[in-house]
Amino acid sequence: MPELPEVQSTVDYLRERVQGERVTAATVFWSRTISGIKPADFSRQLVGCEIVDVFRRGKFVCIRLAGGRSPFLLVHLRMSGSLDVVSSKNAPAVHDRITIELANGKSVRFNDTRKFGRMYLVERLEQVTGGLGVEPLSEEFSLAFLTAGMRGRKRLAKALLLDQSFIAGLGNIYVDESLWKAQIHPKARSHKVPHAKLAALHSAIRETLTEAISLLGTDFGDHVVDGGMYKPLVYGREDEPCSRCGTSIKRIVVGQRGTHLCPKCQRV
DNA sequence: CAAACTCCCTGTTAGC
DNA sequence: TGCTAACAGGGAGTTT
Repeated sequence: MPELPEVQSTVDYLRERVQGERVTAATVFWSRTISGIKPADFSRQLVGCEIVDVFRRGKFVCIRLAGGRSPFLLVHLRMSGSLDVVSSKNAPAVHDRITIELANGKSVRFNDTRKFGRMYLVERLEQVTGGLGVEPLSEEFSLAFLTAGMRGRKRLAKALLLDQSFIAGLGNIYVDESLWKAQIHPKARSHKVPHAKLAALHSAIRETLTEAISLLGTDFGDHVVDGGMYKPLVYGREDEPCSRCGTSIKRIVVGQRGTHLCPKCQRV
């Protein structure tokens, strides 16, 4: 499940390979992957554009284009999406949904087994990312911001941290990891978390994301970012010992999401 | 306002 | 062994 660190890895991978290249063709194999535009229009608008830059906003891969009507191509990988740059001579892979051919003989392939991923071609970035909250690694994400956000609402801690309009980029894995580090129960009420734990949470979020980015993300589940070496401490470790106290990690459901925690370290 | 549910999808896995 | 049903999960939309 690509979250902020995995998306960042994808962005870095992509930028290195496509920046400055020109689009020569674009093919849509699964039309529902592109939002609000028909395959023919999608192709027509992309062909001839130059890829100026690739960056990240929340969990979106943002590709800035020049020379066309819509200067932003945004990609959300959702559950199983991945972007690869391969030789245009390569036949499309089984779950390739979109292919964008470049003038240098390479192609960007959007592969997405479960078809939840989406691409958007828009004039303004905000048309897609307008509702996103703060970047957790930015200056704006201060302890004061986190405190105000948590205290200002009465939500389950985990549900609020997953809310992209609050903090952009956190997903199931890194929320479980961060809550474990800060010793906060996922079902704790956001407005009742003591200040000391909010401070711990703030640090935990930044440290976990920073570490995961340096390791190119997590290699877990059905998403495989090449070389992703971050090893979760609680996520996906049901029945394994908590690395802090040895108690068996438990799996519960919070907000319809599988949730991993240490029942001893994280009390409601 | 918060939270549960539904839907979109398919590979994997539990159950028979 | 072989089949089927349940399950997972991000986000948008709907209902409670």
